[in-house]
Amino acid sequence: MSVSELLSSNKLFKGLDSDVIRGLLEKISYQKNYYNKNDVIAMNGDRILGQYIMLSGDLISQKTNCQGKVVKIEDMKGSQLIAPAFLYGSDNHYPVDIIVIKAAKMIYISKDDFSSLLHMNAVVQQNFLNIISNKTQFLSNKIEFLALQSIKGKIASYILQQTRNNLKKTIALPYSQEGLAELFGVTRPALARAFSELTKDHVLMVKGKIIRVLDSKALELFMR
Amino acid sequence: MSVSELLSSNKLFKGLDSDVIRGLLEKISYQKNYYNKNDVIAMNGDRILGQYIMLSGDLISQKTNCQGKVVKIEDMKGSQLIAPAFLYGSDNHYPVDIIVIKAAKMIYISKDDFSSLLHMNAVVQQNFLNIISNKTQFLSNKIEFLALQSIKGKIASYILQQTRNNLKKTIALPYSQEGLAELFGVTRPALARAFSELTKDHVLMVKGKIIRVLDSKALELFMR
DNA sequence: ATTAATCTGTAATAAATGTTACAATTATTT
DNA sequence: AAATAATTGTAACATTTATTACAGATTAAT
Repeated sequence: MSVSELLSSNKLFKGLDSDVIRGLLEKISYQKNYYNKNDVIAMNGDRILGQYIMLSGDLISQKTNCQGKVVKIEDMKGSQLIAPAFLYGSDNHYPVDIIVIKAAKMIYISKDDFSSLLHMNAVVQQNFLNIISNKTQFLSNKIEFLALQSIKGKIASYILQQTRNNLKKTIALPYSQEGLAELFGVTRPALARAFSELTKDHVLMVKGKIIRVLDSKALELFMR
Repeated sequence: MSVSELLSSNKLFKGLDSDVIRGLLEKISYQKNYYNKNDVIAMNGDRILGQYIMLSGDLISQKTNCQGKVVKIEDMKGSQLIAPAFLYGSDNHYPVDIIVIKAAKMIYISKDDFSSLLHMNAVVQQNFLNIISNKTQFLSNKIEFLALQSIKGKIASYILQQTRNNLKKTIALPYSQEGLAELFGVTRPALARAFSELTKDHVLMVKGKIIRVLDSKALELFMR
């Protein structure tokens, strides 16, 4: 697949077909890079001088403090922009570590070229506005999630969100408990204990990564 | 002062003088509203159909959970946009309560008119991009602050940021302990205890709202 | 099929923070 | 200046979460 075809599934180019995208790309310069599992694309604090755009692969972004506590911020699959809300504004540094989980193909566009791209096409411009707005909205939810809730509250809000979308009472966690603990910013044993207490109280049935909601009313009560 | 003069200190119109701003405003329609202390301009969850812009006054934005736990997100003084990152993107609802602290004058522009405004002027467009980007950057820091740190860590990072800017070892808190506790998302007695322990350990001297840093090295150690 | 690696459940203990309550202090109003 | 309200310091106790450790279960690799 050509770059412009891969990019047509990217939200930045939503509403444009790959011919138009190719036309835009011809007017700017960009590099194509390949990364392997466990490569570190950027570290928290690195300067941002341009925009990376994923074409394929899986990445995660995470914050780590110097004692090693990790909060996973986001999983990124498919075609996405990396840290789009940090290219402009006043602090142009990566706020997270960006780590490759599955081999990834990316393009890199310098800030100047990216600005040209935005000015060349009003759709791209509006899409970019939507992307960074969504980023803010995501982080705003994250704050609510991290700051306002206990571990059981986080479990409740996570599971209820999943079951709401699927209209099912059973979900399969896409993570190990370790991964979920990082997403929640808590330790793994604390998470396991919370699950085991919820099981003892007949709120959930946990069987490995499969979770069945037995008492969704009770679950909601944990979500302050 | 006219609206366009008041707006010339707004980041959205940075780089434009008030004649140009007046010209832009003449091409769109907007309302002018006045609010008194303790008025609630918007509640968490309300739909966003346009952009409020403060002309004067003080507001705060805060998240509250249903048990009443409060996290103050931001103080807003002078001329600012309200929830700019929630006008576009996919979730157009206020993420916080917006409450008036000091009588405020505001204008309201419908989403369509605001979009016209952005398209009419490239400077305004770029400024809006910067504003939203800064918002995201602010929230990203907030996550680090709220999720990755203990109470003493929050105190340390808050105070060191103040003293770094002022190049002084003594600062005056702009809040009561109650207010600071809300900003930190912790309870007031827990905050007081942390202060009193830091005092006992000769790291800080606390005298009401006046805080003197005695041992900034020790303080830094709390900032994971 | 066996071994190795990873993941899960659990427990004891420690540390941090919340809850509630009240007195002491300071600021504000009358 | 006195009365009132708001803020601060502190304590006892409860709750939540972290820390550390280890054994059993599951999954992947050989």
